[in-house]
Amino acid sequence: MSIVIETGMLKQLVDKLDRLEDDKKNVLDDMKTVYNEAKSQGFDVKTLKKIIKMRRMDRNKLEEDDALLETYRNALGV
Amino acid sequence: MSIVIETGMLKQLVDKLDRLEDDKKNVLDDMKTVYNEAKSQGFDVKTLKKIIKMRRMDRNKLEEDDALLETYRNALGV
Amino acid sequence: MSIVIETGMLKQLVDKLDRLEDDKKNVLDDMKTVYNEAKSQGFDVKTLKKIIKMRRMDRNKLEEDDALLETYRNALGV
Amino acid sequence: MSIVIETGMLKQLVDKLDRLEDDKKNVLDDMKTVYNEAKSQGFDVKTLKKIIKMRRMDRNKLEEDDALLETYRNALGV
DNA sequence: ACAGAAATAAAAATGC
DNA sequence: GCATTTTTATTTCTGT
Repeated sequence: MSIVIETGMLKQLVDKLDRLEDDKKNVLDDMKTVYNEAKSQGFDVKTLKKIIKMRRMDRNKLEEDDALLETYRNALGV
Repeated sequence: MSIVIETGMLKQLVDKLDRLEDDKKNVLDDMKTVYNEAKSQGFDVKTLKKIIKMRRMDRNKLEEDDALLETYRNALGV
Repeated sequence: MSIVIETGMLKQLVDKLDRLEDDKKNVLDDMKTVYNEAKSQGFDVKTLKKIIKMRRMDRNKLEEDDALLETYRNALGV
Repeated sequence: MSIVIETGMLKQLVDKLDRLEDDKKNVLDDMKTVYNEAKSQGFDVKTLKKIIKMRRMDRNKLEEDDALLETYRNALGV
C-alpha cells in the first residue's frame, strides 16, 4: 500500500479554504454587529431574523418552482 | 459520587421509544412500497418526491406566515 | 405528438404519500416530545438514543441469525 | 395608544442583512465547490476539514496568548 | 455492487 | 442552563 500526496496542491487547497473561512468569519461578524446595533436601537432581534428568513424562503420557493418545472420537463423528455 | 437510576421509569421510557421507532419504520416502509409501485407503473420517483416536498413546503410557508405574525404581535406587545 | 398523463392516478399517489408524510411527522414529533420529557426528568438524551439504537441493532442481528439458520435448514432439508 | 414604526430604518436594516446573507451564501457555496474539486482530485474531505479547523484553532490560540501577554505587560507597565 | 447525492441523526456551538 | 442554530457524521437512496 502506498499513499502519494501532492503537497504543493494540498498547500494551495488549504490556503484557499483558510481564506474562505476568513471571509465567512467576516460576514458572520458583520451580521452580528448589525444585529447588535439594531437591538440597541430598539428592534427585536428575533423578529428581524424571522423576517429575513421568510424573505429568503419566498425567494427560494420561486427557484424551487422553476426546478420542479425543469424536473417535469426532464421526466417527460420534453 | 453516586448515580441513582429509576429503572422502572427507564424501562418504561425505552419501551415507549422502541415502539415509536417501530411506528416510524412502518411508515417508512409503507412509503418505500408506494414509491416502488409508482415506479413500476411508469412514474418518475424523483419527480414524485419533489412534488411532495414542494406541497409540504407550501403548507409550511403558510404556517410560517402565521408564526411571523404572531412574532410581530409579541414584539409589539399587542 | 401527444402526451397523456393519468392525473387521477397521480393525484391519488400524491395524496397517499402526503398522508404518509403526515404520519411520519407525527411519529417524529412524538419521539421529540418523549425525549424532552425524559430530559426534564433527568435522563441523558444522548445515552437514551444510544440504548435504543443498540437494542434495535441486537434485535436485527438476532432476526438475521434466525433467517440464516432457516436458510441452512431448508438447504439441508432438515 | 399609538404605535410608531420607523419603516425606513427597518427596511434599511432588512436590506443590509439580506445582502449579508447573500454574501454568506456565496462564501459557503465557494467552499462547497472547493471541497468538491478537492474530492475529485482524490483528497479526503473529512481530513481536509479537520486540518483547516486545527490550523484556525492554533492561530486563535496564538492570538489569545498574545492578548494575554499584552494584558500582563499593560498591568505591569512594562 | 458501488459511487455519488440526498436525507437523517448526532454533536457542537452560540445566544439569551 | 436551556434552547435554538450550525456543523459534522452516518445512513439511505438512486442510477450506473
